Amino acid sequence: MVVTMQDVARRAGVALSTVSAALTGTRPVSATTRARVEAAAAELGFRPNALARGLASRRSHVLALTHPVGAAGLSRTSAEFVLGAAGAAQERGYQLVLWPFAVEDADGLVGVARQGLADGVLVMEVHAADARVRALREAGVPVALIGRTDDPADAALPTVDIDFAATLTEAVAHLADLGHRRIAFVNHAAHRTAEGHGPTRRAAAAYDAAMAARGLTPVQVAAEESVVGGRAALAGLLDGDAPAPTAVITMNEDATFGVVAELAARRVTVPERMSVLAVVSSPAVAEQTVPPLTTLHAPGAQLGRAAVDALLALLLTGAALAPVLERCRLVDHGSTGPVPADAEPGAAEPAPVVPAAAGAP
Amino acid sequence: MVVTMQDVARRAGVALSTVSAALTGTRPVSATTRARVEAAAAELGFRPNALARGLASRRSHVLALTHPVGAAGLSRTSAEFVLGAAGAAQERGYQLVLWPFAVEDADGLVGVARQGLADGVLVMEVHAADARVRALREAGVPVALIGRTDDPADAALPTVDIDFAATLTEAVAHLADLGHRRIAFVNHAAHRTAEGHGPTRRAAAAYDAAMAARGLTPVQVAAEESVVGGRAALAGLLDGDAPAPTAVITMNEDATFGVVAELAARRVTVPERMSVLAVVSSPAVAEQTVPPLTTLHAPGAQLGRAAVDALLALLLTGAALAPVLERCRLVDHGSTGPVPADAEPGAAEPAPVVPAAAGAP
DNA sequence: TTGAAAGCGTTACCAT
DNA sequence: ATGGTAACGCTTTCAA
Repeated sequence: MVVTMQDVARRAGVALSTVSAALTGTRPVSATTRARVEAAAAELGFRPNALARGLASRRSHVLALTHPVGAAGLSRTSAEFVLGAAGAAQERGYQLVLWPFAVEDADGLVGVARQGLADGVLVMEVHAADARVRALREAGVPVALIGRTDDPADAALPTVDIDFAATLTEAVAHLADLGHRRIAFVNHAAHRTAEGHGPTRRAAAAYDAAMAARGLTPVQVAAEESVVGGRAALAGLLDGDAPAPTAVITMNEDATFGVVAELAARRVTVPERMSVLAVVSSPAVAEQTVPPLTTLHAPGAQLGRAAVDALLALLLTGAALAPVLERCRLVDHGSTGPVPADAEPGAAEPAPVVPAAAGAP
Repeated sequence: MVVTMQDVARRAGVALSTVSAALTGTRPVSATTRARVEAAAAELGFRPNALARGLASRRSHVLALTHPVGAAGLSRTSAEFVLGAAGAAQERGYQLVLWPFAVEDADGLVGVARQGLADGVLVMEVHAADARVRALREAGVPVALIGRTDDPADAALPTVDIDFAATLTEAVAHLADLGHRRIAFVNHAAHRTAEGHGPTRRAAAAYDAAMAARGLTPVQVAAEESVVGGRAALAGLLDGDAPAPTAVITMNEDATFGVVAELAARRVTVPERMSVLAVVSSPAVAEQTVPPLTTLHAPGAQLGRAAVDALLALLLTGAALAPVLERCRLVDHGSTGPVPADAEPGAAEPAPVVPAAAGAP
């Protein structure tokens, strides 16, 4: 039925252990026997059994990827991450299993992890206080994180993440260079910040810092993750007491569509009357709007590959690599432009420098 | 280091084989010993080793999901499918591994399949002539298909798919009930049909049949999978010699955005002057446009679950279930409306019935 | 350089 | 109902 190593050994006229050595190279084998073994293996169509190999060697060559499960589904960027990780694993001779678990279900996660199917775990969407990371670490399961926790005990774990500081700095710089001074930021929903959602918090701080560094006043609004949320957020910016912004940076992918819709409804033309810059977004999303949006594309696939490499490095060397930060790439689709000539000049006065965390109480 | 079944046996004062029996229920065990075993296992925090279990029982409790790899990435609907499958597998005590392979790389696929890590394979985006399916079948690997092939030899394999006939019939009915008679269909790119892409071909046939059944003339255009492709397709419909349609059904998710954009650019209001109905789409996509689109939502997650169940049924009973067809669900977001009163009356004449495949040469 | 044999941690069968 | 013991298909000593 199934061709085993023993079958190959018989065919090649050598011992089973010699076949193993010849095929894996774990010990020197003469060129002639190696050739005989390889020929026999090829003739029989031998494929080593992954389970047996894993059981004997104590490495399954399987990596797990756990991602929060919820109604939201997978964003395009997350999907790119998963595909990138699967591809990288494949190329390295590993397989990737999906472990959908709620962020709170650390027990369930450790439960499957301790079954020994996976050599290590990639944790997506890491939170500031993340029960999963703590539980895996305490269970001695090798992990690599996408994102960071606040726990110093997790600081030694390998990490990959989007470089939010560089991304938001570039976003603000791009708009400021066009003359904008009132640059608003539409972030994720407020409850995300409360939950310790890493990207939300790091982007908030990075935006505030980037604005402060230029003497600009940060104006940050939290938007529900929906078109309605985006419309409401933009309406709040335009109808508030403060002077309206001339440019908006959006990080909330779903709300971005709402922002564009609300601008269209109000006949505020993009980019003539309002510049829009979507950060940590994806090509597929940026091109879906009318007009298409200038974007700082999230490096989803690269992050997935980097995460796999970080985990494999830990597995093979026992030591964690230095944290990897991938920056977003600016792709100009024409939704940003010079500040309108009639923008209220008062806003050009340098605002007082505010602390970096001011926008995210 | 790792707690084994032998450890539990010692602790409970029984034989190893009794522990196995008590925990898996493969043979009768007295209530008292079962309790003792369970207590011992709980105290030691025993978790059976997945690799050893799989090797001994010859079932790994791992299912594989192979999906075409390419630049396109994962559509929202595909992502929902993957998540649905992963969730269903989880609930059934299985794990899901991702196998990214090109449709042409049947050898690579069979290669990993023969490593024995997975008990069976789910094949996504099945083509009419699909080398992967044929190769897996010939290798004796249990599979379940998402979609269908043209090969009669594959007819006995378990299958799940979108019910394109019901979906397009409902789409045409919905619009016809609103009084539309010139209903166009924007399908996927022409090369998809040539490649034997199942959804493209089945939807084409279903649309033609649904139109023919009502005595309407099918007008089908292939659009490149992009915003530009969608704009071009709509422009072709409006600028052609034939009378312009009063309603458009779109199945090409990327092109849909182009259709909407082109309508906006031409100041053709939706739904007053043109009804738009996106079929086999997703909630996330439908709400991203302005206005949001009335949609026949693709049952991604349900299909994923159904596919897992179909594969497990094959694995457990040895026989394939009957094909499962999941239909799309109409969600009215207001982008369809009554046919304009001034729509050219000549078009209301019943057109000659055309054969079902006429629109997809 | 090669062969023989002892695990790896389970399941499954055969006694008892 | 329970205990002992071969597999399962491979890696990894340890001898030769």
